[in-house]
Amino acid sequence: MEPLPPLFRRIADELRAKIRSGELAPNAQLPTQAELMRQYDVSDGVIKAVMRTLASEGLIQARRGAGTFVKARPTRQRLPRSWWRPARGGSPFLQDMAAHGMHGSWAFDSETVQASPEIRDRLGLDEPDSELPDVMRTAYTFMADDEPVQLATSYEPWALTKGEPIAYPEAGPHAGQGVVERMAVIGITVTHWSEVVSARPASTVEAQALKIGAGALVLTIERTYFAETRPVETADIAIPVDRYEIVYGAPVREASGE
Amino acid sequence: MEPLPPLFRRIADELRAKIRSGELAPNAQLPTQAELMRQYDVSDGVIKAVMRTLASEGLIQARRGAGTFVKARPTRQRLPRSWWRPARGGSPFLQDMAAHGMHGSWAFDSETVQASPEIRDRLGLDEPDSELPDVMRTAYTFMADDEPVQLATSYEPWALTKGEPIAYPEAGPHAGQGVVERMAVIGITVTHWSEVVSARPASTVEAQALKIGAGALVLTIERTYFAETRPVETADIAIPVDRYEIVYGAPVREASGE
DNA sequence: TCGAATTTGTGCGTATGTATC
DNA sequence: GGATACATACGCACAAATTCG
Repeated sequence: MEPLPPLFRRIADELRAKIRSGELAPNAQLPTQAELMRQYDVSDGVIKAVMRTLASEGLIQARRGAGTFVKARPTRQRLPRSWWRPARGGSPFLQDMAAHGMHGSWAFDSETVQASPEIRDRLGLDEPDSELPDVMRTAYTFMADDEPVQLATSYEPWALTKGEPIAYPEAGPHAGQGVVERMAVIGITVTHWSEVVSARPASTVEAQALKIGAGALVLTIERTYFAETRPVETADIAIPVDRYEIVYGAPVREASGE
Repeated sequence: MEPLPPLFRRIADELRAKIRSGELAPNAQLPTQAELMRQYDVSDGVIKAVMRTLASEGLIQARRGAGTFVKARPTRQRLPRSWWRPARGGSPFLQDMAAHGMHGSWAFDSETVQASPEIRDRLGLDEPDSELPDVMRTAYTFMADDEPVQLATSYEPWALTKGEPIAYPEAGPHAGQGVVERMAVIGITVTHWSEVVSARPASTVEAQALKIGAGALVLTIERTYFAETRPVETADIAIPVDRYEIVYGAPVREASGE
């Protein structure tokens, strides 16, 4: 015998169905919680649990004092992540934005630090033998039409770039260019990239920086550029999932070169 | 004046810090809710809200009757999604699993249905002029070592495959092969693929099928195979985010064709 | 095997704060 | 200011799963 799902879940299922079917249109106001308590003849705790559930699914949004509303699905922008990358010269990000008729910009902050064990692992660095910094860390906030769309923290081995004109990613003659172009300047040929994609709730600082609600979902990408087998840059990227989705694509090749 | 954050949030922040710092080690049991109520001198509702918050962040997991535990970060399996694909012959999924030393298997269920507007859009189908089915829908559950790892629902235009030996993806001489191989049988050359990646909480049925908690996060992929500009297959894929992460990669090419 | 104790999950009712209209 | 509506918090009862003697 299947036991019935709990009350709040059954009510959430009903409301979810009404939203998906369009009976509750985008931006429409839901019945007030007091009203729902009467309709379903349950206590306020149950209705609040329902609201939490649907809110965590991104279906509704409550505004204190005003009411609860069906969230309009802003047709999510797509951020292409392969295929076009990297075209020659200039920032890959700007190119993506231009291709979508948007205006891109970014802010950043660079400094040399000692890498965390995880970053050390991703860059293939040995254990540090001193307190000296061993990576250049650059934190980016990318904006599309003045709306923050993506956070990124990039790490480059200091041993590679120290003293070079590209040591600071966003300063000097090669500022704002992609990793591939900048590495080429110091004779390193980037041969391939890899991106590990996952998702999680945003941290407090991320939520603030991206102007999304606390705990809203972000897609996370660990991107690493390689020169043959050697990692030359790695980055942690966070993208709010309610406004953007990411697209990968490639040609189908006969058999695989491994 | 900054108003203080609500009680449950401040307590959640404290516990989160203890988990991140390692003071509460992975797999360690948290104090019981009753104990926490005493420690912080708050009501049970507050503690329950704290638990909900941390659980939704994937930091803890409660087991009814047993207690609440710090979730161990299970080094997540990586599902590679390009690079190797498609190698020749056989199921791409099985190849991925074999490459990781795991045993893959799957269950499926095929039937012809009328496509939803969204699927119609993705496959470039015209408005239906009757009630007749126009796509072959196949629902898959993929298992790795007998643990469900991925749900997929695949759609192929019925106009393409009707009457062909590959009409049923999992029946006939070409059962279990990839889309690329099967399409080749009827003279269609798949030239490229595209995957739109996003994330959301699992639906009730998905959670059940994947054996994850209700509302746990899944990565979603809308995959489409193209023969030149024509879509020949599209699929909705769901992968539980706490056990698996996905990896894309490609060689860096000089300039881009496009 | 069974039952008692423990622990989390669900649900009820109430009170108060705070933002919006 | 007053009414409305959601957010937070207190406290209680019972259900369901687990643990352990």
